[in-house]
Amino acid sequence: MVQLGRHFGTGPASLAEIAAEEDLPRAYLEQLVISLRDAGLVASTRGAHGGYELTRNPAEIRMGEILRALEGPIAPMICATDDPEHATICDRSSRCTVNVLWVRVRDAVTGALDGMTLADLVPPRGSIGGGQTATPASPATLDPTTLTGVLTSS
Amino acid sequence: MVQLGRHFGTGPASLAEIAAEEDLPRAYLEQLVISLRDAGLVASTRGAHGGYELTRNPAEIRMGEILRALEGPIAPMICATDDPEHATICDRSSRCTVNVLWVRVRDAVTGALDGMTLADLVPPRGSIGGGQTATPASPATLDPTTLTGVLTSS
DNA sequence: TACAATCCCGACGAATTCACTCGGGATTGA
DNA sequence: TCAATCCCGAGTGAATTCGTCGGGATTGTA
Repeated sequence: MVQLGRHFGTGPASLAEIAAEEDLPRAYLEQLVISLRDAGLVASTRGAHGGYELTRNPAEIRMGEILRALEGPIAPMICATDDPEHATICDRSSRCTVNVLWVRVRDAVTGALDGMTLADLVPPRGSIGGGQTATPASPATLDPTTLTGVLTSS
Repeated sequence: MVQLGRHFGTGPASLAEIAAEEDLPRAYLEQLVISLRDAGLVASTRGAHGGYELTRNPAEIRMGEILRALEGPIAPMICATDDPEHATICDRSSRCTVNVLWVRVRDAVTGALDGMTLADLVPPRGSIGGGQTATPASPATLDPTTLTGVLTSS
């Protein structure tokens, strides 16, 4: 969660806090965070004043890791999974020529995902205010970083 | 459907045929093919000896077109759709910094999809026989065309 | 003209997944 | 002791996906 990135270095943040900021149900966040913990991305401290913290610097956490922790191996199709462990072959496999396509799609996705880190998504400090509509987003930020930029950088 | 690619130029293929070759229920294929027709990718001829045909050469049909016809606009997330028509903004939009990520993922996917054509997936003539296990797949076909190759070519 | 092959189409149903809730238990600081 | 917090398994409701069903419209052929 991006919110955790924001809190990095300032001690554990409780789910109640995060739930308020993101307005999502606390009970739901619990489930998500458990997966993240099992994946070693966050650490928990129990008891009063406990909460969750990132175990690494946001700049060292690839978005792919987060997604894999939350949703399992990345696979646009059963026959093209990320994780060699869960590699299942669909019964068509021999006749099916479409597999190549899915493999490419998967690689494109993982490339995009692993080419960005949590730090890229954490909003810079100080911009949390009243938030009027459209983000002015300096025009230069988008263009040079499209597609090929992301992928070839990894 | 890849099968239609194989039949290209040899007149219309009936659903019954395709259903047999792919062993999928005919009634189900009907639904799919209707979407493809509405998208102008296949043409139908009714009556006895009717069937479906591609309207273009397989090499000129991008896989993205097919997928969009079958599953609607490509969007890993509501906030990052392919199709400007259906562009909906999620209510978080202002606070949400994750959008960039999804846009990149989407571009990666569409890049991969539009970088391949139906022709790439149609098996070469003559390899329809008894089909023993692994396709020997000439080793040179995969390596030079990975990720960046696909994407930068578009 | 009959008839069979085929496309055309709307409605239905079961299985799965997703986002989320519930309720109670275990730890720990004050 | 008590309140704040994490921990965890089971359950629910809506949406989506894959597939079925039944009947109608067109058209080539005998």
